[in-house]
This record gives sequence, C-alpha cells and structure tokens, in this order.
Amino acid sequence: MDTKSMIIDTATMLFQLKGYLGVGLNEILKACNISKGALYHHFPNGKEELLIACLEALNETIIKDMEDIFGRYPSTLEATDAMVNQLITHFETEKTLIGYTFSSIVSEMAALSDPVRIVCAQLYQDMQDIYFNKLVADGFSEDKAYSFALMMTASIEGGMMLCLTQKATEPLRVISQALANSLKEF
Amino acid sequence: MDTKSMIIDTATMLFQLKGYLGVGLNEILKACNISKGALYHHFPNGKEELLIACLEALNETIIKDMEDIFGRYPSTLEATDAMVNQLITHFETEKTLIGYTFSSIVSEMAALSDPVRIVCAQLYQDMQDIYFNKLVADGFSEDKAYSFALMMTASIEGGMMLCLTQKATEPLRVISQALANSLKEF
DNA sequence: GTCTATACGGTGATAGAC
DNA sequence: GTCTATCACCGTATAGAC
Repeated sequence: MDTKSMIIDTATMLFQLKGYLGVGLNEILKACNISKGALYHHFPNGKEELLIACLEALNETIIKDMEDIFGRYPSTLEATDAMVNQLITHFETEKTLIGYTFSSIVSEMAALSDPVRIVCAQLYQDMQDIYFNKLVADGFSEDKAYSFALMMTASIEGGMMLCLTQKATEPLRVISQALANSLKEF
Repeated sequence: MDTKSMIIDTATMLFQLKGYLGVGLNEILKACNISKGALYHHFPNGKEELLIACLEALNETIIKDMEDIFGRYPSTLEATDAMVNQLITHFETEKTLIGYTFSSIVSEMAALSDPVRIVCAQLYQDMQDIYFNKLVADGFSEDKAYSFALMMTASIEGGMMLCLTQKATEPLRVISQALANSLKEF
C-alpha cells in the first residue's frame, strides 16, 4: 500500500480511538514510521486536511459495509438486526467501536470547524439514506420512512455512546429490539 | 459567588462548547480573570479534577431541570414533548445546546479516563431513571419502561448530535414526534 | 487565597538537504 | 518522496512571594 493510504488508515484508527485533539502528529508519525516531511508532502494543509481525508475514507468504508448488509437481507428489520449484532460482536471482541462511530470527532469539531462538520453531516446523511431506501422498499410511505430512518440513525449513534460509557453491550441490544418493535407498529 | 463556583461555571460552559481537550487552562483563567495559583488552589489535581467537578455540577443542573419538567406534566408523552421543545427553543435562540449535552466530553474521554467515564455514565443513568419512573407512573410494565427509557436517552442524545452537525433543529423535532408515536403503540 | 515566574514537554508547521 | 533540524507557541504543572 502506498504511504498516503497508510497514513490515512493509521490516523483514522487513532482519531476514532482518542479523538482529533487527543492525537498529536508525532503519534501518527511514530505509528506510521514516517517523518514530518513525508506527512506534509501528502497533506500540505496539515492535520485538518488529514482529518477530512480520514473522514471521507471512513465514510466509504462504513457505507460500503452497510450497503452490503442491507443488500443481503430482505427487510429493514432483518438488516438492522444483523448490523447491530455485528456492532455488538465487534464491541465484545475488540472492546471498541472503532470503525463504526466517529462521535468523538463530531462533537469535538462540529462547533470548531465548518469543513469537518459538513463532512460529518454527510456521513450521517448517507447512513440515513440507506435506512430510508430500505424502508421505502419495505413498503413504507416516504414520510414514515424519513422519520424512522432519522430515528434509527440517532438512536444507534446514541446507543453506541451509552455502550462506550457503560462498557456494556446492553444499550445496543435493547435499542435493536425496541427499533424492531416500533417498526412493526409504525 | 465564590471563586470556586465561578471557575466551575465558566469551565463547564467552555468544556461543553469546545470539548475538554479543546479548552486550555489559560483560556479558563482568562475567562475567569484569575491566575494559575488560584485555580490550582481550588483544584490541586489540575484539569481533570476540574472536569469532574464540572460534570457533577452539570449533572445536578440537568437532572433538576428534567425533574421539574417531568413533575409539571401529567404523562411521559407531554413531559418529553415539553423537554424537547425547550431544547429546540434553546438551540434556536442560543445556537448551541450548551447546558443539555456533554457528548463531546463523553466521546472524547470515555476511552481515556475511567473516573470521567463513570461520572458520565451516572449522568445518563439519572436521566434514564427519570424517564423510567414516569413511564411506570403512566402504567407501563417495568420491562417496557426500561426499554423505552433507554431508547429515549439514546435517541435524544443522538438527535442532539445530528442537530449540531446539521445546524438544524429538525432531527430533534422528528425524534420527538417519533417517540410520541412509539409511546402510543408500545 | 491569590499572585508571578518559571519549568519542561509537546504542539503544528516550515525550510532545505538528499 | 522522504529525511532532519529547527521554529515559535501553547499545554499543564510547580514553587515561592505576598
């Protein structure tokens, strides 16, 4: 793999783990075994440019993964269940939700940097669109699909935050079940 | 007001606005018009001790406010609606959700500091308990009340993050409505 | 209880050799 | 394209005078 991709991969992991401000350039350089010159060659505008590249790469990964799951299962109910189960399994084995959430970056940077905020908004929007399309395919009206897709995005993101603070998987389990129940009645 | 309380109030606001790592001691000092000596006199263990004091104060404020609202309205449905409307109004007039969320601190620090993580978990738990008790008073079984209270906590927190990234109030509006619908069917 | 002065490591960033 | 050397600045924390 080329250097630029390696920097993005490594930095993405570190940013998700410790937040944007929590990771220094030196830490990224050490993890990559490269020097400052190399990093600034690939990202002339420095750390924020790197962050945006990371968020874009992360977006692609998350959306691809979700599209894969939502393509494999016949209904929103089953796809959501599978997706949340994957989150839970990952959290149990890896003790982290790295690769699935970027809430630390959102909440850290949304008020500080507009370019970063916009990329994050896009990521949430892409996720929400996947839910929306599947719900419409399930036969829901566009109005209902819109509301429920938003609800799914918010509650799953909030559920991940609860899991992280509690160091437990129960919040996501309960939310998955509650979403399933709501979906049946919606 | 005494110096210590003033430091806590000012720091709480800054931490919520820019995150824990995003605010330096110097910035807090300047906003308070005090010196380093004064701060370290009141918080000998430094910045993290100050953060925990801030989270505890914030906890008290949020819970008191929520208990007030949930005491004034007859049902969970009406109380939640009033609470979310208050959030929305605040966001529209102040352009911030300061005073209501601490997600930036949670997601930044949950993986880094166990004491901070535990205080945050307690805050979520206290909020969830308020929902739970009101739902039980509404006549829901403890099982259902538990699930729904968790769902409320997660979706409202997630909804605030969506509002912050989009600079819009619609996510919380939609979530409030969706929660009301789910509640009727639950 | 509050101040000033200082210590020291780390920050993001730049310049120029190879 | 990658390196090393260096920059000015800011971070938290401490010591000691008043």
